[in-house]
Amino acid sequence: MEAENNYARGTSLAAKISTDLRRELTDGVFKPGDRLPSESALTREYSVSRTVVREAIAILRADGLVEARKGAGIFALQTSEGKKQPFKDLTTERISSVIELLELRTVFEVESAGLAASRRSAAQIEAILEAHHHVGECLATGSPTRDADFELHLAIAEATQNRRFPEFLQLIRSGIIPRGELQGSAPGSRPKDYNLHLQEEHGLIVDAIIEGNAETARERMRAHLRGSLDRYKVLLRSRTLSPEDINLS
Amino acid sequence: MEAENNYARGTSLAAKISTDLRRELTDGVFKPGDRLPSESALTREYSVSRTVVREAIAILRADGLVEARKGAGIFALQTSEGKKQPFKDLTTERISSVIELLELRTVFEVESAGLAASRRSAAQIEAILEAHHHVGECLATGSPTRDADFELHLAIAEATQNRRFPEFLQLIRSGIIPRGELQGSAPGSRPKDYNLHLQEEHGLIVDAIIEGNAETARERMRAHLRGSLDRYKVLLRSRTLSPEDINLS
DNA sequence: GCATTGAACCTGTCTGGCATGTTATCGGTT
DNA sequence: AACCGATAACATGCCAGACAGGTTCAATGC
Repeated sequence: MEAENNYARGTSLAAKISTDLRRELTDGVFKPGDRLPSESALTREYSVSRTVVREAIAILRADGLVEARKGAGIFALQTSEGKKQPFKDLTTERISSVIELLELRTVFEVESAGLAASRRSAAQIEAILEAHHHVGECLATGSPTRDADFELHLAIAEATQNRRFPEFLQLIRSGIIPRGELQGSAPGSRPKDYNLHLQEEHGLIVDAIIEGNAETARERMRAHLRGSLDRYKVLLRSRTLSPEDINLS
Repeated sequence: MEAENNYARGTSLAAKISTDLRRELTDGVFKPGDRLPSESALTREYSVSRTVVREAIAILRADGLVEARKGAGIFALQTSEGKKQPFKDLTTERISSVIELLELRTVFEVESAGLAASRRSAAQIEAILEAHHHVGECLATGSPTRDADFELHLAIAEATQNRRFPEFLQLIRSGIIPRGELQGSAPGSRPKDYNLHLQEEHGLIVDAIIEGNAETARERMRAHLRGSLDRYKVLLRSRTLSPEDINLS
């Protein structure tokens, strides 16, 4: 019965409270500049000790969501809720590790798609189509798409004719998907319409690459990965995060 | 020296300790599965209370870097790869494909400039200006600009607020400039008008970043690095060159 | 009207304590 | 000698109280 240890299910009170507050922050309950309830108020509200409250606040501070001013209180900062611009509003202190990696990857994949569109060979188009098809099969059979998805992205990187691009993608993958096990941990977590989106977005990218339209390929890849980022942020908000939940499709 | 005042905003002890430990984790001091010092050990090591230590650990847990098991200790997770490791082989590999690396760096630096333009803090603008000024000094005294130039690019990468960017830049640098010897090999090889161009291009990029114009910053960085690529290609044609001739300015 | 002051509140940090889970050692038993 | 269970030592999770500062704001005194 020790399949899942105590760490697993959002056990710690601090994690729960920080997630709670994080959601309130991103939902706009606390707008930038607002003062949050004081530590003692939170202590009463959640019926926990001040230790727990302080740990929760420490997490939010590290994420740049709030700012603590000695003597004054805890204040909400700008949240990353500006969905209009790519990564705007992340001017906060630091970005979560995974988001940082994802952002780095986005930079490369966007350009990767563009280069692929201008340089791809016939054989590489073939490989891309096959990988795309394979993702579709996985979706149809309900099996995990993560590996197939990565193969597609890899095929695109290879079509840049620059060996560094697929190399880079493979290297960064290990940083993004840290623990390979546990991947089936959240069985019902990925709704069907998400999968539809996935395949549709992939298709648009693939089309642009085949047509040789670099600018369009870049745009679509950017949109695609921005979707990843948003999905990840939702996960972040909904509960204590576990990096293995991330399928950067 | 120590530009490592990283997240100096919330200069709390917990923040300091968590960044300390974070660096040790990503530097591989603690490898995945390793047990970190116990809370009481950290209490002694840093001469702080357990409250502070617990807040620091809470941050690392929320980032998925460590896992705390009640009764057992705190353990490093496997999230730390994908950081320094990835480009290890790039350095060891042959430099035959300098152009490929340069291209990889280009897409990265272009986006880096754009992100820096939208996110830079006042202090980071200061650092960028100082580095820019330093390059100018090197040009004036005739000393090599390579290091100063790199510092400028690094300052820009740091202004992205994404720690992966400066990390990546440093890694790829070592891949491009593997051995430091022979660096003074061609003293007169860099014509004056090239240097003028260099400083002028830099200035344009810096201005765009300061103004917060991301699109312009991207364009100018792209033009700047394309110049690098062209210069390199000229070198390639004219003679066999050694990697240290490359100043990716 | 205006500056001063002081009480009330806030966060930052420290100390000590209890509950509970894990680990390794030490006995005794087989 | 090998095995096994009790147990002490140590770990984290959480709690309670305290004190040192910084901030806020309203009452006070001019």
